[in-house]
Amino acid sequence: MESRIDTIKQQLQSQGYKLTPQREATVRVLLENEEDHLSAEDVFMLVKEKAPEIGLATVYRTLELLSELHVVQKLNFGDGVARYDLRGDSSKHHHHHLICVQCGTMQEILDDWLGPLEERLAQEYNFHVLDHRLDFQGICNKCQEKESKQGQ
Amino acid sequence: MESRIDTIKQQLQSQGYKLTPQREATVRVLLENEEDHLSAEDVFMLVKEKAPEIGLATVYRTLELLSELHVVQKLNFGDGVARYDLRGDSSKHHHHHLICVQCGTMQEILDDWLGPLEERLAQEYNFHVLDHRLDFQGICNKCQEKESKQGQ
DNA sequence: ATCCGTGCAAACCCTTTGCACCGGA
DNA sequence: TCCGGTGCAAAGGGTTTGCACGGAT
Repeated sequence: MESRIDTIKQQLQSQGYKLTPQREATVRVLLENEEDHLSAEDVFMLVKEKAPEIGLATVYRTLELLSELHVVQKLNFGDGVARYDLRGDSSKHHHHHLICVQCGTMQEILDDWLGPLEERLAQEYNFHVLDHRLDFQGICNKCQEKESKQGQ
Repeated sequence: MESRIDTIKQQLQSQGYKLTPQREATVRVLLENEEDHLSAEDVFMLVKEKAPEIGLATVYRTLELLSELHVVQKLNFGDGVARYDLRGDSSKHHHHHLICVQCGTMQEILDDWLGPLEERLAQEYNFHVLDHRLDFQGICNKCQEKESKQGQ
């Protein structure tokens, strides 16, 4: 964990940015909640527990900065708020989402199923893929059970 | 085209809604620009040409209504505005997007490459897929050419 | 007379920005 | 003394909502 902070510190410094206490607190929150997809507000509230004097604007600025440096990935599930995901190892950033339209939960699929498609895109469409996003909307496990129980 | 309006009219009426002049004008704009992914503002401006007295709120309400009835699909490319797509035939709604991060253009792929994946999801994750979205971010054909010319 | 649908403007929410201030090089 | 980074509050942009009006049933 400390090593990952160091890595990020170096990424910042290599571009002329500092790992300020506020930025470090923000990064730590992201590291500690790596499984979630936190919104800026989520991050803000969690950071406030450690560093109560921090401002929301700083969190936004930090997330924006980390996003530009590709330390985090900005996600958008269409619910009106941006969410932020640490890009761990390069292998981790290719994942997909199952979004339940009933209960709103979101599950991740860590496999990357799109490698072959990206090749096909390069060949057929001359499109150089930098990133992709694959989200499925549907009804999750639990909501299906609930439905069938309530139904009859 | 008239037949498609009729179909939509029936979809509305079956749920107790009317195809008002404003709604019809909105639907016609969507039909006439089926290839594009119009934002609410886009639709508003185009509808205004035909029905200058219409209000933006009505357009939003109409698009929301059509979205609930699955006449249109609300899309979100992460650029901060919702976009709306007519769901033509069932075959048409499964498509993917190539979004160029340099020039912002968006190209559609009409193939549906995800059929097998959806089956796999149902089996492995017990997730009932209603819809999906697959967007690729990258550099398009033309921007690649520009880059290589400018580069050296 | 009721009620859905509308236009307008205000409210809303998330996000960005202007500005004065601080603290390290 | 710079200058990047910060907190605060205000502004911004897209979207939603409250409200009174109008038109169809």
